[in-house]
Amino acid sequence: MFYQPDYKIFSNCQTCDDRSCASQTLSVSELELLSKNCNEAKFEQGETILAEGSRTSHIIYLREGLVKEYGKSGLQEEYILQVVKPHSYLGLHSIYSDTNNHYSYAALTPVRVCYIDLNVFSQFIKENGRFGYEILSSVCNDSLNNYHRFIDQHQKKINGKLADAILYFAIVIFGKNKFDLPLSRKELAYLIGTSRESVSKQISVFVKDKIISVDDRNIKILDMNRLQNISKVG
Amino acid sequence: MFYQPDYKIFSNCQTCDDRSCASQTLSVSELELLSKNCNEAKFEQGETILAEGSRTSHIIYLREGLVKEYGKSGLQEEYILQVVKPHSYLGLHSIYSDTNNHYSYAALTPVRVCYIDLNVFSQFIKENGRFGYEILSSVCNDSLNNYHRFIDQHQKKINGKLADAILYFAIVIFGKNKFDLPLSRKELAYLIGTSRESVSKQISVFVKDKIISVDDRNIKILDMNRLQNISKVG
DNA sequence: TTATCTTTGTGATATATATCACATTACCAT
DNA sequence: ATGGTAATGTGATATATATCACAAAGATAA
Repeated sequence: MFYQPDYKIFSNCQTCDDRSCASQTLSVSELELLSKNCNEAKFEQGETILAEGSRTSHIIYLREGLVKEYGKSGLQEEYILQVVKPHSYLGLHSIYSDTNNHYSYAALTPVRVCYIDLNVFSQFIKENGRFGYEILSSVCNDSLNNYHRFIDQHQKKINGKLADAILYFAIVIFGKNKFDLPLSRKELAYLIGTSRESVSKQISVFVKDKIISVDDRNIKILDMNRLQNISKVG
Repeated sequence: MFYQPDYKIFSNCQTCDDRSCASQTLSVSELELLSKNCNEAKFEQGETILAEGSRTSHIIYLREGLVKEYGKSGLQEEYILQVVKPHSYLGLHSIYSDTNNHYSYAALTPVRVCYIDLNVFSQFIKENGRFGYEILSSVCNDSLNNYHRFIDQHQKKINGKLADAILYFAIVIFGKNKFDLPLSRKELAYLIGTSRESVSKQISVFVKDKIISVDDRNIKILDMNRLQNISKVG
């Protein structure tokens, strides 16, 4: 919470290593326009990148780091919709509804993002069908993934939900069997829709059963087969 | 289950009364192309329009009637993702993943649909940015609605969930306080993620409290304020 | 007609999980 | 140091809801 975002005015999207699939459909002149309307910023772990209810004046592209997309409407408990990986746009789904963001975004690790002017972004979609096609594609896939996760969560018990979450981090986010969980136990509970205590207890059970080993937030999968089975049967 | 879909080979999308927002961005020549690649069909209540796992060879446009979008993966219970209103495309989100539909679609009322060739549809998206923009917009809004419903469901108790569902039909689907529920109690349970028995009991409570009156599947809201309050607090 | 199946309501019981309570540890600021 | 706050683990209890069991009503078929 101590560092102010560090803005760079000039960016060069043509030479950017972190370009999105969609931006690869842009012409040279479109990329120039993008560069002129694109500002980079950094956030530290824990910082809020975008708050629910804020104006959708810019599209945010996540170059580096992990972000949680979460809601916290009114009196309700926080709910983490998903953990967003690099090379995705944040909150695309909000730009067509009203003019406000429907979810909040916070950095789970140090993060680099680009702010892209919404008008320029919309112009690309309207005038470059292939760009729109890529954006549409990513929104659709995102939706499908989230729908599946939601339904799974609804139908599984805590052991299944936790197995899912661990597998999600191991396979989708990190691609390794040993990783540092970027969430507190409380946040993990918000992600899988249970209570902190239940998460703690279920982790203890998995450890006792030698399915995983845990050292603080470092998790190692010891028995992938059993974990996947729990996820299926859960 | 007794009527075979009744296919019409010729259609005229230019003069269609049920045209989607997106199709209104199409040029005359594009509309002609659409007409040539568009077949109408009818389904009776209860018939399956599209099954999970089937090939996404066509896009289906819902002209008339109500459809349930549901999943039923493997051993799991059925889960109704949403009730789809007329003038929407069915299963748009599935066309970019693999080549299969991820959810099933069944008619809740008599239904009229149009099958649109997927290649033609994709061509419109890629070549007509405004068409893509409209499609993207509808996918985004759909996603947001579903995300909100999911989170609400996770955090509310049965009374709140049922209140939500009744308000959803009254306000969004029918626009009246008195309507015929197009779902059985069992399906209603699948929609809000509980058991049939719990739905029955909660309905009885609402009736006893004079919040709604019920005659079979006909529902009338007697006390809108209290119902909305239960939905909020639930 | 009778028989079978589906839908629905409702009471009794079982159970998973939330909640409460408390202890421990670590981290930060003064 | 030292006090305060946040994160975590774990046992006891409360509770919402699923599950089971059964009855009644309608629909459908023989």
